[in-house]
Amino acid sequence: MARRRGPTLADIAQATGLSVATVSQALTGKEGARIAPATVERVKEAATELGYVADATARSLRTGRTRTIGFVSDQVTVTRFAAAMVRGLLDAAEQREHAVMIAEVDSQPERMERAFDAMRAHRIDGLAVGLMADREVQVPPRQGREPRVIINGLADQCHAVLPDEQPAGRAAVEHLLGRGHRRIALIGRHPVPPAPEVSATIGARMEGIDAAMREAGLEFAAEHRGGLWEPELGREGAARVLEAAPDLTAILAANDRVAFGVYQELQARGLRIPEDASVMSFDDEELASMMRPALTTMRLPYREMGEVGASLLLDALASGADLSAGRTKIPLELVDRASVRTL
Amino acid sequence: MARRRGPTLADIAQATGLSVATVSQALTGKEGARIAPATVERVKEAATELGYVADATARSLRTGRTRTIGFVSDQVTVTRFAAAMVRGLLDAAEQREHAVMIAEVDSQPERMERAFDAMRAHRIDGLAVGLMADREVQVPPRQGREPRVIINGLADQCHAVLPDEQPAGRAAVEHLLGRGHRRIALIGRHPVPPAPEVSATIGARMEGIDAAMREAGLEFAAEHRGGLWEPELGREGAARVLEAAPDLTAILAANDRVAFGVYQELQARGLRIPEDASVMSFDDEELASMMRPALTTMRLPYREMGEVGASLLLDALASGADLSAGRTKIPLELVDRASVRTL
DNA sequence: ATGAAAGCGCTAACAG
DNA sequence: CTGTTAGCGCTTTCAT
Repeated sequence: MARRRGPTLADIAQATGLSVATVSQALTGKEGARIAPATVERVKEAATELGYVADATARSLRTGRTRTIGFVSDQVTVTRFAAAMVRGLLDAAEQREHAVMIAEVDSQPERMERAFDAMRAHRIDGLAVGLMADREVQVPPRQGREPRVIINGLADQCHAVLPDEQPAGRAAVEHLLGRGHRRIALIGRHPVPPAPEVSATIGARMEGIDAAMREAGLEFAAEHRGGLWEPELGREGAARVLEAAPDLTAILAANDRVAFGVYQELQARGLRIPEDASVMSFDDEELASMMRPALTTMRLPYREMGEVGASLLLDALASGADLSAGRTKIPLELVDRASVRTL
Repeated sequence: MARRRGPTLADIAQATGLSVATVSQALTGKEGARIAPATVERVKEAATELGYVADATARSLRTGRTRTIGFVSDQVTVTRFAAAMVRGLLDAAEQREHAVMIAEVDSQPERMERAFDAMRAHRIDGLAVGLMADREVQVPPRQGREPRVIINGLADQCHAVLPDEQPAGRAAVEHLLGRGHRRIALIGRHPVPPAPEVSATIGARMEGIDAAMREAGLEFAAEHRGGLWEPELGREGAARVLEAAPDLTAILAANDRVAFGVYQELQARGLRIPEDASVMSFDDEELASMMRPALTTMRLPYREMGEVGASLLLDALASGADLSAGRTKIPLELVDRASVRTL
């Protein structure tokens, strides 16, 4: 059964006439080490000659570290953002010579349990949990002492990496204000504030939005509420707010998909963007750059969150420090395209 | 340094008063095995009691198999499809109790080399290479005897899993024909047929399209060529074909993004879809369902390709058979939505 | 039906 | 500067 194995330290030892221990030292020992430079040279030559690649399983068994981090995510598929998060994670991990093992879970807690067990079995050094909606979730209790982060979510015993929504909400409104808009409509406020198991940070986005409006002494010219942020909400919302406030100059949408629906409705009515109404939103998914005019939006930093999450893990691993159960917030940046007009 | 380790077989042996060998057998032995059922029971209890999870690194070192497959992909980020492919892969792998390790490469061959070395170091049992454009690529030569597949691409020594483009091209045209369309425009044929390093299968799609037209005794009412399949091409193309063939009834676009551009141009001209012109395309990215009217398109089976790729690997692993360097083609299916009118 | 012993490939003490 | 030895946690003969 046993697969044909590759060359081992013993092979190199044989080839060079040295001992395995020496070969090991030569290959992995620190720079100012105790092995003669000439020997090191000879060993390295033999190694590349033979196509030697150290067996990570053996090394891990011996050292107790796998140089592998785990990533378990809910619904990798459903989302347009998972790829960016994974990318950030991989960049950070590869740069520090760690491998990444992934698993996916859905809402079934049992599947989550299995994924965590698999990670535990493979003795990963650290674990990142990635969520596609910034919810609060339950994760299986930590058994070893591997550091954990949760990206775009909240969980016990996990340091959280989150989008910094409050300033983003504020920035969006301020952008509109800065361009001279005063009669603004809002589409997509949740009918009732979402529970933390549904969304942990959307409340903050709305707070920022409201604070900026309040400080400017303004109220929304019209509002259409709704929690399902898809184009349909934008179409319906646009129709409603236009009816309620025909003189509005800008529409702030909950996210790009809603904004897309707003575009559809406005264009169906023969209204021009941004001449007749400006539109702005949140997310910056790929769609935003394809819309016409291209959509001005606050970019959700998925890639950065992945990168920061992995870095946090790797730093904790390197320093041996405990990854405190704090929070790290990543700012959203304004992507200023063509859907907001200066009045 | 060594991390605090979890419970081992020895701990269970101690707790039950049995030997490690017996415990190992009890936990992993085949059903009709040689261990007394009562003993098995006792061991399992102790194991869950202690929270035992077998150390995969130790097991791998011993057995020579890691029960892990690797996935290296180019540009996980860039693409809207990577997530689906990964999802398919994970589903197949998890179902058969294998873990998945991922790495990403870009165009630099050196990074590819590094990724493959990392996979080799971790002694993965099989390797899937995923591409985002169905190109032909060079991969580092195989060193061990691990099976390899390439998904959505072509490479030496790799079994290829590809979308079956020829019948898909045919099916698209036939759908239009079946709905009574005769004056059809095509947007997005490459100005010159793409080299295999650029696209290995797009040629086949065009062949299918042309064959179906030919068999119906038809020629395209107008054509606009272009290789960069983004909305801009659709906008420009729509303008051109409308000019060249004002009486066209349908437009076949190279992909959904191009179709999106076509929508934009038609709607800007006050034309209605599908009343004034039907539109159909290829891919079925998420965008297609958000467009209005929802877009009829041929779905590229990324998820299935991931799943099939992993299954091929896992089957080869289980049977010990060599994964022949053949090809497996996965059909595209018609997603019939609302953008094609019956004449 | 169970146990003793060997060994997968590597690193880390400790000698020399 | 290099070699010897032990052992990480597991599976696998081979005995009993």
